[in-house]
Amino acid sequence: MNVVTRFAPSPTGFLHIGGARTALFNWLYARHHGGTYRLRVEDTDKARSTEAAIEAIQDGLQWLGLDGDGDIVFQSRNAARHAELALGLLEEGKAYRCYCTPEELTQMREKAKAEGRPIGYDGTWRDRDPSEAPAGAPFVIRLKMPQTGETEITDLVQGSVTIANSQLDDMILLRSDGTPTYMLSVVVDDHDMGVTHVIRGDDHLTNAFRQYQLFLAAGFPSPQFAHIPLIHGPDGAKLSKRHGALGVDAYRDMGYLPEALCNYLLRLGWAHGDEEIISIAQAIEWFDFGGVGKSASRFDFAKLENLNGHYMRGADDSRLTALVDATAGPLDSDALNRVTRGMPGLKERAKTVNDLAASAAIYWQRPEFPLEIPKAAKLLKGDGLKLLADARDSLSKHTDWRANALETAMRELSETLEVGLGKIAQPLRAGLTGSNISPSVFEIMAVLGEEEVLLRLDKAIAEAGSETPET
RNA sequence: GACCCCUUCGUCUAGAGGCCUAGGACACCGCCCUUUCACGGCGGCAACACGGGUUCGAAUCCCGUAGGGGUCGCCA
Repeated sequence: MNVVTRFAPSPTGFLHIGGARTALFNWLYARHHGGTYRLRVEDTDKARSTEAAIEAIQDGLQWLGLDGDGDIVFQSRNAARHAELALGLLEEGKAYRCYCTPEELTQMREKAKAEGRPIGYDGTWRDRDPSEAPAGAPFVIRLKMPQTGETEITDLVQGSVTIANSQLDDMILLRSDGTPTYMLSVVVDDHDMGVTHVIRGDDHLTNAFRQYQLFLAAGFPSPQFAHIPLIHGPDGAKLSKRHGALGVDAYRDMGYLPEALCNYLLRLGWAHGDEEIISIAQAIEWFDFGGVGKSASRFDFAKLENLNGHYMRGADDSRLTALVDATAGPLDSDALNRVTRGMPGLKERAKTVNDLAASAAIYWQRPEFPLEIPKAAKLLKGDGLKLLADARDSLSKHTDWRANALETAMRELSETLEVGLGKIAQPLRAGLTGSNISPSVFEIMAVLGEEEVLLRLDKAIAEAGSETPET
């Protein structure tokens, strides 16, 4: 069977993290089976759909690398076809006109709730003659749901799920203005697009029963369903803006790499034995619904960050330099050059692109004295400052500015002065970078070059030394 | 409230009746490596929600309880 999946967001906002995971699973399943994955924009609610949202969703998917096959389907463009099907059902007696007003419906719900009955349409107009309706009154078209028996869905994730048909009310297919509802549009489009697997959040599970009945009524074969558990916030409650229900663009802005986010999202709710680091190629090979759990999972930034650090370390230096440039730049070619050369030492220590950009600043920004970081400032007092001056003298006579040679020279100096290497390296770090934390000082010196190093050290000795030492 | 679903370390999870003295990863805590910080290595802490069954044997099967989640629109 040729597998066809689809990701069907409604364009009412950004692509949030749960949507991204749904898209990922759809994409992976299709790729795994050599099938087709398509993007369908569910824009039947014209009032809430926006162009900006459509763009944001596409941008997010593109950033994640979840490319769709074929053109994007805009659901609103198929409205005529949807309506036609509903009318056909009406013709066949599988659907009927309902003249209830919104007010009557509200009353009906309240009454049902008060009596502890299922809250839903009670079928008032199901068997009533349309001639009883007030002349010219607006009506909706409802589907005649089976009233007895039960509906069973064999869900690829949830297993067999059954509901009594008495729980299913006669849902609206066509609104009183003649436009199709979501339930109708989804079913018709899934059929028309040849969708074989409907993969979505399990908040749609109860919809699946209704949609299944509509597939039956329309004479369409039902696709397979796979309802994946939702993502919760760190506190176990539904993901909200406070937690991580941010657009994927927000994750990009926080400095996460798309491959790290994909890997994280994949592992959140899905497992393949003990595998943690999973490339896209491996994910395509391994993905199946057997590995998807049934319970909701909490979003954990700490793990995402760890994974991101892993992918940062393995990322291409020039790619990371470009990201630094985009984040903290624009940088001149000199700075870009230094950042690229210093990247191996830089990326080893960064968890996010933003971390990276901040730490890379040592290559285009000279420290300002007095230093703001207390620990760093302390390194440039008393003995530290004296040793820094010694190091500066030694360095000024040094000729080989490769990292290894510089390290050897400083080790020799430390032996001569009978102090530990750290006693010299730490003040150097502070004088050169303004911080007590950085990549190897020898690497930094090699990248900066003699002229810049001596300049920074002179500045440090002059300016840090002029401070009034505190006790 | 009704219906449906879920429940293994703090978190993500492995586990399909004996392989479980419950494994891995993140986080946390030690130690090692080390010029700092990371990385890496080694070690530690830490879980089968509870109660009944079934079985020679249950984290795994069944029932119940509790807790959590989802859905109940002329939204999608």
